[in-house]
Amino acid sequence: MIRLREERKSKWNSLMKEGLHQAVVKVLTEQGLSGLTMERVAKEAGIAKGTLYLYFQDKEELLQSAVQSSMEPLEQELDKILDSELSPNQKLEAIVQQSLSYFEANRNFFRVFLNPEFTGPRMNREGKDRHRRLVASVAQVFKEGVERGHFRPLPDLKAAGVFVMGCAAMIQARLWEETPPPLAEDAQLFLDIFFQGVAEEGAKR
Amino acid sequence: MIRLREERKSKWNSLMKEGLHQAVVKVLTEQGLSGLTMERVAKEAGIAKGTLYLYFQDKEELLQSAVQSSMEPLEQELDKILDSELSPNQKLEAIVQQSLSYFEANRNFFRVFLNPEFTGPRMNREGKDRHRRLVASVAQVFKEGVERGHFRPLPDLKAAGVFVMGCAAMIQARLWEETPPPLAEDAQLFLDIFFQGVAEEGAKR
Amino acid sequence: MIRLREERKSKWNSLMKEGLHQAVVKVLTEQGLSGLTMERVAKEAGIAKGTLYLYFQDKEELLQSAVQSSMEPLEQELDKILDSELSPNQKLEAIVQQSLSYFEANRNFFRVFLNPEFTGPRMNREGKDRHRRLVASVAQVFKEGVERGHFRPLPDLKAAGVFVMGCAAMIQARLWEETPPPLAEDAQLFLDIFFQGVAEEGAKR
Amino acid sequence: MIRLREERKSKWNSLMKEGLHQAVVKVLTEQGLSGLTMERVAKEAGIAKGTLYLYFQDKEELLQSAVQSSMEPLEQELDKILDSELSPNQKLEAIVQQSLSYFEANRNFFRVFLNPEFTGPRMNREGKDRHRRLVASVAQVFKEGVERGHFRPLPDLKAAGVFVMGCAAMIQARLWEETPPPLAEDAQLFLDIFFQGVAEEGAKR
DNA sequence: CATGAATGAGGATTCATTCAT
DNA sequence: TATGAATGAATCCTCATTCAT
Repeated sequence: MIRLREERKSKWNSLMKEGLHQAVVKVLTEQGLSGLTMERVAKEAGIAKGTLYLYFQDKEELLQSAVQSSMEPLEQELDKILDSELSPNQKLEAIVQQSLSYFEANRNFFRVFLNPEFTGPRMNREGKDRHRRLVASVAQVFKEGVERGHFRPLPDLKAAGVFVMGCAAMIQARLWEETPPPLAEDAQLFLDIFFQGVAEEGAKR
Repeated sequence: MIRLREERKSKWNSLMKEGLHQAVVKVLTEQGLSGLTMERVAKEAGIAKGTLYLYFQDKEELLQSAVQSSMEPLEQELDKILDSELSPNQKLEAIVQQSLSYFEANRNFFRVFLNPEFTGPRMNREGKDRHRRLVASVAQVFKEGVERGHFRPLPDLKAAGVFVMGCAAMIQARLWEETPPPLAEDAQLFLDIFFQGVAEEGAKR
Repeated sequence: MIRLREERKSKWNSLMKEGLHQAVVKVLTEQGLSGLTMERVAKEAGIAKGTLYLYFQDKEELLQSAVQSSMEPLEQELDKILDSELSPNQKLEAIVQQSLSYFEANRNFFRVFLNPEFTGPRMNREGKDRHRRLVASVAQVFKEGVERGHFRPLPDLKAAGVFVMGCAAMIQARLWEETPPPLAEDAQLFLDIFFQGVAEEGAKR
Repeated sequence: MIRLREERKSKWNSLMKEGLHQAVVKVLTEQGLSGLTMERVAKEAGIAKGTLYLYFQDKEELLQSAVQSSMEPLEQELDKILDSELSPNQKLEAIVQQSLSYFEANRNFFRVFLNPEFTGPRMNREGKDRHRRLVASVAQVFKEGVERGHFRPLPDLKAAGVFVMGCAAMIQARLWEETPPPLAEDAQLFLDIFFQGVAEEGAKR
């Protein structure tokens, strides 16, 4: 009995939080970070200001939570790819495609979200951690690729860094563009450059 | 007579603005974007709060102006490189080095500055324009390189985009790192990957 | 039948209120007046916030009631003393001892409670009444003492006032002290001074 | 030149603060501690809310300052008495009179101010310190009186405590009374009791 | 030109109280 | 009866901007 009620409560709580995350994203998207006020989030969510504080300790936690929940799906996708049986090349390919398409789907939000000083030091740490984790994972993939003879023996962490950064840069560029080209195209181009380089065969040193 | 006075006035005005820009950068660097108040800028510059409004319409304009003036030296350097007699390869090399070292020298400031929603829509437009101009310039270099047989015939704007973005990503990564490796190393690594790709010779498709 | 149910209901009601009073005292003691929230009282009592409103109209009434109920035991003790067959001196002695020990036992609570503006005008009236009643009672004792030749013929209400106030002051002093001396000692000292005065025999005018 | 301006500024500042203290006292008197809001103080003083923060860091400092400034005149009077050439008896007499008349003149304010948990721990410490200092001073007077043979050899700190407390109690009683008797009368009565005690000559043990 | 005191809109947060379940 | 989620008025404090000197 009690068990059931607890469960329902918890479910409701999750739903509520999810709704609030969306409200945050909406406000963030429409008004920017500096336009993100508790008042507006509440109004957007159709609840009272005070109610926000039933679900989140304060503004920071609300923001934290919204961002975290926004990144989760992508992170799970990437984890799935990293744990899969694909070859290193295929993994990197899949990562690029997933990332680009995910960010593409959330253009406006991430335009704001990809902001280093988003919400003070705590957030920064979180953000950095996320980035580091991803780079480390990709480095693993790269190392494997080197061992299998797919990649040149470049420093794996560095190469992974360039990969992740390049990919992020591509995403950011797409966010800046008003009418970006088809996603797959950019993905392919980036992979081509990352794998083959831009230099002409004969011109290679 | 009047002419002279006008001129002196204008010069004084410029000097003043320059000083205020520096004050903005200092405050921004030390206190972050959310710590940037007119009060602090004024105190840092050693003038009164009200005086700021004699030189700038409002906070936004002050910030705009400061950022613009912070980017100028780099942009001039890059223009010099682009207009030089260097080979395309050398130009790209120089661009990477200049950019990295410039941002490196202003780490803390740009950590804040590289913030998309920095100061509302006006800034965004400015930022986008800057980026486009740079990409266009690099595209020119790339096109020349293709014509001279240095680079593979890839779409020049796209390749330039990847180049600029990758470079920017590298910069951002360095901004995130607490103790980044020697600058030249990262520059070289990036160029190597951009030129040669990561794929092993034999593995190339 | 109905009568019985009514009675049981009333008893339950009383018990509940008693528990809530204790919760109020606990919270007040631990968190101070400004830390007294309905939420905390409810949690302390192990009930829901809304339930408080089934027993008390609002926060003020709850507080009133708790304070009133906290003072009752002492007042009954004092009434017993006043109605007893003790001599005036002994009565005063007993009053001092009872008061000191009672407040001593509830140090922390009364540290908060001895606050004139505790809860608005209603409380003040209550408090004043309490004080007046006590002074009047003591005045009776004093008058009796004068009649019996124990005390000098001073204005009884005034002397009673000094007595009560001095006693209250002693209590307050003890509340302020972090490690007050043994209770009996202060009680004795106060009575000594009140009865004999501080002046040296020979120096008396 | 600059010196003069500085001076005038400082003077203005003091005047302003003084005015704000008065506003605090007024609001406190009329609305009680819980009715003391920055908004009301500002309105009472005829300035904007924000202006308060030009003179005081926050609410606590404002309150602190108002209280301190309200106590200062009395404290100076008492210091003067303590440092004078009067005999111990006369000093105590003077203290009682000064205190009673001072508090009498500020009845309403002190009705609120004599509140132990006035504004959190900092205030408490201040309040306690004030009380301790006064008790210590009076103890000195008392000790001197004992040495000169005016007073019985009672523990000086304790006796001083009773004196101060009794006096404070008298004050508080007067604050509670709606139409207190002439001040001098109460002062004399208190001194009489404190010096001679209430016991009848013959009844003394 | 320069000043800096004054302003007041705006934002985060708390908490007594209500009411649907 | 009991609950506790929801409310929103109230409060403290910040800071861009103005304006009298």
